Amino acid sequence: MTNFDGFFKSAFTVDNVIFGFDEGDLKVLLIKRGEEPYFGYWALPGHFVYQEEDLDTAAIRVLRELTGLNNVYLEQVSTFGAVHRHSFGRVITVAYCSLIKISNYTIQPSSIALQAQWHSVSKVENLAFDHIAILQACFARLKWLVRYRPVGFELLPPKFTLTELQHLYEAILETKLEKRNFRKKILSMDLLIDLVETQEGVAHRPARLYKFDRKRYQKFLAGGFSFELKETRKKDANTKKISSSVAKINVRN
Amino acid sequence: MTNFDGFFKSAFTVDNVIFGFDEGDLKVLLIKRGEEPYFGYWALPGHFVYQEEDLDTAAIRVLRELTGLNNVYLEQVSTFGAVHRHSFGRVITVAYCSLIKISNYTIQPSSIALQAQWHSVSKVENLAFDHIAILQACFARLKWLVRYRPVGFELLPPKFTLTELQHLYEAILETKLEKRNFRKKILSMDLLIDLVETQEGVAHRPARLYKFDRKRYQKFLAGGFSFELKETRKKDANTKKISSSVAKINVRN
DNA sequence: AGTTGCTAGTGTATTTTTTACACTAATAAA
DNA sequence: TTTATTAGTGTAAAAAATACACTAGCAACT
Repeated sequence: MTNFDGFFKSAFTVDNVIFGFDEGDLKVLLIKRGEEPYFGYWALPGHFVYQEEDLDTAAIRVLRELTGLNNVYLEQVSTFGAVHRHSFGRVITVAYCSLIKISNYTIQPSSIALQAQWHSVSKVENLAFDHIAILQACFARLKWLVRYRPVGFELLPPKFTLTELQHLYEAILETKLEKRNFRKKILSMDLLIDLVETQEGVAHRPARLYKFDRKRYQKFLAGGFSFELKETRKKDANTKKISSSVAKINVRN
Repeated sequence: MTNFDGFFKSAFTVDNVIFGFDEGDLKVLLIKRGEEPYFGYWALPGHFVYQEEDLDTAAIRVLRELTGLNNVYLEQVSTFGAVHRHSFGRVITVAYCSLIKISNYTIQPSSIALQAQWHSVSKVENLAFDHIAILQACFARLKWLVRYRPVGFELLPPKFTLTELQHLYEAILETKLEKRNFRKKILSMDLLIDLVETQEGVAHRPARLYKFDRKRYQKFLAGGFSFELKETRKKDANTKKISSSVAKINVRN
């Protein structure tokens, strides 16, 4: 009955907030725009989504073209569609957040990546389009993620020390954490494998190295969450309680 | 340089998952489609977004046209854009979740709302398009919300009993909760105002009625969250600890 | 060879929160 | 007056969070 053709005049893009961690600092990978609009501005890596391409696929493509990385943490965060956010017409963008190990990252030849550069999240300003808002949304998501999912590991090299992990958390959460309690909490999750090895070439007691236990992580995810007001679970139940790890937030007013 | 016209051929819509609570059951408001595609199918209320309309505005419009309600809880959840999800062409949809008090809801005359109907979330099946997936995503979001934000109140009448609130939580979380602990937790949040009134016309001890304290809720939101591994906070600090309420998750594997 | 500086890593008392369960209270209907 | 039913409370025990002081191991300097 009605003709809907008038609606088929929009474009959509994906923008990717790629986080990395280096030198105790949380970084985001930005590219320098070589075309209008916002020529010369720093921007989030992103691209139009092709007609025959799924959203996630487009996000993966952008990430791969830029970093050469394939199997990394990637998650849709939110969609931005203010009417005049793009001067070419109506363009809505779907924001993705990804976490990569900077050590794995190598600039891909012959691509926009030539203009890519890591920036400290805390110092970023003046991005193209509404990319600052997108970055903020993804940063907020990362803060949430790190509290409730063991994703910190995605940002660290395969072998890391507990202190490095703590510094990562501190950088993301923008706060100081108490060493003893941080370690107790993290280790109680049983998601780290003690590599027995230690650091080398440091002018102090060398720290033990750990790696992330992906198998246990899978179980962790499969187990799901349960509300603080736990379902009444009788003790008698033959619940093989293998281990339990707890994440928790406090809300003050 | 490049011509981007080829990308401006898509349309986008908003779809609204409107939750309500009635008779101890979590409901979702669906409409019966009166046009192709999926003629006769139940679907989420949604609509194309106009060229000069923001996403949130469109979601609010859909909600108002259908229910007549204006100031209700509404939040973007996620975006679905599989290539062939719509037969008219490339249509991506932004999913919104909203919470309303069913008692406030009245069918709006002369609109698609004539075909609108509440369905138990647990019994919904066979929706148009990918609406089942959208519903699931919003239901998952609601489960999260109810744990970490005091939004349950949005679904209850202005005056409610603690038992009603508990039943709401149980319906959303699909679990049983322990009465004593539920009450302690909820009341410790200091977000309820004891109306002193009690129920009438029940064949048992009448329950006390409460209402939600919106002012405190604002403070609650402003206060923000803090990670379980709390920032080291010396006791000496002149922190006026007004009150603290805690939400928490447990993760098992 | 011993001392210093530095970061790694641990022990533990105290407080707070969670959990489980049994109890008392108030109303209408029988 | 009794009964059925739901409202609402007290509290012991276990678990978790918090705070802080301690010990351990390495290199570099004297």
